[in-house]
Order: sequence, then C-alpha cells, then structure tokens
Amino acid sequence: MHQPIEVHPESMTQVLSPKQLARVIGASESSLKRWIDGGQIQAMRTTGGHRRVTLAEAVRFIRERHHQIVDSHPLGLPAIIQEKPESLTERLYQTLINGDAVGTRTLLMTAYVSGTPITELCDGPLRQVLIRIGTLSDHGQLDADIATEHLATDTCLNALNYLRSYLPETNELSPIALGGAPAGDPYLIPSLMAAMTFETCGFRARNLGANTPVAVLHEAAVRHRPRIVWLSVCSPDGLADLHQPLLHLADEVAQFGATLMIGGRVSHQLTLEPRANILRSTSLQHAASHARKLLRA
Amino acid sequence: MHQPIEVHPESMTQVLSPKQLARVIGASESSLKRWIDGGQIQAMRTTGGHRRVTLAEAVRFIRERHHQIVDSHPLGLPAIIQEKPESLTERLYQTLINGDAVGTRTLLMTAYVSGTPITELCDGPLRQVLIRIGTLSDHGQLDADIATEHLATDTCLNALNYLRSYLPETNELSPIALGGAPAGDPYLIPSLMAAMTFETCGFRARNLGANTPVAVLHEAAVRHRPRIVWLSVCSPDGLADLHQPLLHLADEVAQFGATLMIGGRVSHQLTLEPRANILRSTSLQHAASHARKLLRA
DNA sequence: TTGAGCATGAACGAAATGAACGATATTAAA
DNA sequence: TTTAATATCGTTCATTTCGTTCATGCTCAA
Repeated sequence: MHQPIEVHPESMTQVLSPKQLARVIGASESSLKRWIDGGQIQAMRTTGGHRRVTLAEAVRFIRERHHQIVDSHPLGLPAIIQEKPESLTERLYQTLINGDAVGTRTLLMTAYVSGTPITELCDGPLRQVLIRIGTLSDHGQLDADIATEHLATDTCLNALNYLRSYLPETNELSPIALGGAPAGDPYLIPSLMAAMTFETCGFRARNLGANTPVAVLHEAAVRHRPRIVWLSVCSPDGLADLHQPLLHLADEVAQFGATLMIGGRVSHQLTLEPRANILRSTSLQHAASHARKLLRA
Repeated sequence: MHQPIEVHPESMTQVLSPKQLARVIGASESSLKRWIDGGQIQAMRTTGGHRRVTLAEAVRFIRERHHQIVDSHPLGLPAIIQEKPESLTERLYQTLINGDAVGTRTLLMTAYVSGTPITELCDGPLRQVLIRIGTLSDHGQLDADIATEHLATDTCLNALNYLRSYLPETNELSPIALGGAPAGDPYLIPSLMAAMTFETCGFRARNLGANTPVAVLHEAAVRHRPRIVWLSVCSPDGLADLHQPLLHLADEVAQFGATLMIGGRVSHQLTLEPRANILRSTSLQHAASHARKLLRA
C-alpha cells in the first residue's frame, strides 16, 4: 500500500549517543556522560538505560559552550570538501547557482553550529551572494540569469527553512513578531531572514511573506498584537504608496506598544515622517539588537 | 475527476512496524523487536507473524520514555496525535492557520516516517487544507483571510522544505527534473510539491518556483537538459498566453527525449494540442508513476 | 612547595544495542 | 492471478554503553 521509506541514513540521525557527540567535539565519552548527568545537556534514556541526545540539543550545547567541531559526520553534516581555501561567500555562490541544496545546507549549518549568529550569516555572506546573483538579471535581464536567480532562490529558501528548524524554541509566552514584504515586492528571502532573526531573539515570528499589502499586515497586527511589526522593502516599485498606510500602521500598533521596524535593500529610498515607534534598520544585526532591547524592557 | 482525493485518516497509518517506529524514535529495528518481545511495548502479530504496534501504544511508549524532552524532539510523535481523534487533515488545518511551524513539521514528518508517501500527503490532506484556506480569500477577499493564507503558506513552506531535506539523496548520475509555475502565477507550494515528488522518484529536481515565464523555463531546459520538465498551473490568469510557448517548449525538449508534465489546480482549463511528450497530470501520484516509468526506460 | 578542590579521561565487567544472516511474509506491479 | 521486489522474521554475534573507580593534571590558597 505504501511505498518504502527512503531516507538517507546519515541525514536521519536524530539522536546521538554520548560517544558520538564526544567525537563531534573532541571530548571523552566520560565527560559527555558527566555533563548529561549534571544537567548541562538534556538527554533521554533508551529502554535499556542508554543516554541519547537530540540533534537540536547537541547544536544548542555546542554553540553555547563554543566547542569546536572535530568531526561533523555524526551531526548529519557531510564533510566540506575544500579543494581550494575559498571564502564562505564564494562557496555559497557556487552551491546556490548550481542548485546544490545539500551543499548550501551544509555550509550554513556548519557556520551556525560553529557559533556564527544567524544575523551575521544573513547580513554578510548570504546578502553578498544574493545581491550578486540578483544583480545579474537586473543588468542583463537575460532568461538565463532569471533562471539562475530563481533556482538560487529556491535552494536558499530550502537551506534557510532547514536551519530555521534548529533555532531555539519559543513558547506560548514569547512575544510575537509579525511582518512581511509589501505588495508588489516578490522577494521571499529577506522577510524569511527577518523572521529567523526575531526568532533567535526569543520572539514567535509570524512571517506573512512576499507581496503582502500593508492593509493586510495592518489587519494581522491588530489580530495578533505583536510587539514587533517588520516590513522588508526590497523592490523599488510603488514606494510612494507605502507612505500613508505605514504611518497609519505605526500609529495603530503604537496603541499596544509595538514597534514598526523597516528594513530591506531599498528601504532607504522610502521617505517617512518620523514616529517614536518606527525604527529604520539597515541590517539584521541592528534589528536584532533593538529586538533584544525590547524584550528586556 | 477533479474532485479532491479522498484520504481516510484510518487508512493512513493505524499500526507501525518495528522498523517504522524505530525510525521515529531513532532506535534500531533490533532494539524495537527486543523491547516488544520483552513486553515494554505492546504489539500484535499479523497472521504471518510480523509485529505491529498501534499508534496509541507507540504514543504511550514514547511519552513514557521520552517525557523529559518530548517537546523538543524533532521527530517525536506529538501528544496531539491521538488525544483528539481528529483527522490529519483537520490537525494540519489547525497548525497551518495558527502558524505553528513545529506542529506542522511534526505532523508531516511523522506521517512520512511512518510510511505515507509524499505524493499521498500532497494529493490528499495538504491539498484539501490549502484549497480550504485559499478558498476563503477567493470568496471574501477580506484582509484577514489574505493574512491567514499568507501565514499558512509560510508555515507550509517551512515544513515542506524541512521534509525535503530528508528525502533520499540523488547523485550526479540521476536525471534532472526541472520546472516551476508560469508568469503571473504566485503559488509556491504546488511547484515545491512537484519538485519533492520527482526527488522521491530519484530525479535531481531543479525548482524555479513561482512566476517563471515559460521562456525562462525554456532556456533553463536547454541548458540543464532534464528528462522531465514540469509546469504547475494554479492561477487562471493568462492561460491563453501559455499555448504557443508551451508547444514550442515541448517540441524543443523532445529533441533530447524529455517529457513535459503539466499539472496544477486550473491546468485542465488549458487547451493544448496533444503532443507525444506532453503529459497532462491530475495528481502528483499520477506524475510520480510516470516519472518512475521514465526512469526504468 | 604543599595539598585541597575540581575537571578530565581511561579502565573494568556486565548489560544493552545494533548489524548481519538466510528464510519467510507482505506488497506492488505485470 | 502470478511474479518480482521489498520488509520482516528469528537468530547470532560484534560493538557500544552502562555505572563505577581511579589516575592525572590544573588552579589557587596556605
């Protein structure tokens, strides 16, 4: 009735034994057992009493303690074969334009597990690569360039959504961040990056995605009552039309103490009367630091 | 013929084999057999002697054994699976409109690991839920409905992309399947589903995503030389404009033996001269069986 | 320098786990 | 229906992990 389950065995490793995790970070099995028993690492037990650690918990622990990765295989990350000592940016460029989903995932996950913040990945290498790929079609508008950009976008979306599942979990009490890209703006990735950024800060992100009219965002904001509303503006079309709806939105959400954060590649072209609860952000790093400030207050 | 495909929740997965349950909790088949034989897990036998564990018993066992970290278990059977006897469709609807990414991921992943094929998930529960959510805004066009649809789309994209990373890996020798949705068609999910379908059949899928002009698809096809080109048509706008470019595309890719597969919610409204290498597909299940046939040839 | 306090990692027999095997059961396709 | 492909059976056996103890190395204060 059902077709066989075909799952790549290595990528399916969802729990690690103390010895496996020890190999990943180059520690001894004894230390792992002690850390688990001491509560520094959450673990469960098999029926026979063997300790098992989930991948997500392993990633959390490695990042928190700044352990270096000695052998990433047990994490489900194939070793990055590096023929030339190229930069992360250059390698990302190659995997994205080739539609190499596994390679992209591996590069991003390796960087993340090694402690690089999501915001740094997005503001830096990913931004550069996506601008480079997107710029191709802005200049030439050749069908070939458009196809490459579409393929790279799909590949990047896949890797980012995978990474998103490893972000620290939020709970019912976490405040909400809600946002998207305005009507006519087709770019999915920047808004997804914003969502992930706020999730790492401890918010429950609700991403409405690309092509979301401000009126729709407005309605959703009133309903969800977020602490943050973000808008990712990457398409230069129809910027003038955003002026009034955005001020209206800012004033409305101010009533329940929310901040409107506006960013994106062309957001500086947007002229907007200043408001106390409007933040013009030039980078995700910047947005994240403000989000954390809001959380402390 | 275009009725929603009926999937009876009872028939989806009532019982699990030791191997399936082993996958869900990250243990080996041998251990599962031992635990069943030792009485830690209740199981019944088929007439031929194969062990079968009910879903309820699986949930009981997992909750008993993994209670400490059940919340962050990426693949763990969620508590919701049997607390309310709702269908998978209804539970998916709830998690999607609430933007519950973890819940959606868990539902899909559990169904997949338990043996439900991707095509069955997509043709059945997911299709019904997405039509239901999308239909809301077609009728009313209320901002609230649009917001819900956007949020559900992002949540679904996240879950599907996560699932996609667990599909069997392909290699350099695997044939390519390439496709997308035509210009003006903003729907991302159907094309992603098609990509995942062909990946489960052993193809390397290259998804150009939504809003891809046929000319761009054409150029990419000539460059990548796929065995399959798919087009996912879900928006009724501009269908007439597709006629000529599609015939041209079909004739071109016929030169290297490729098949053009056309599907999507409104693709039956598309009139097209028949060609030997054009396949009109009404379901992903249908497309998958043809893809497998191509692979055997 | 000495020694207490602490973290690490090696070592041990006993127990649990998981891979492998040929034979049989189940499922999907012809 | 029959046939071919796949999954599971029961079993054996190598490996891993358990809980525990102990040696080593490090820091800091007496």
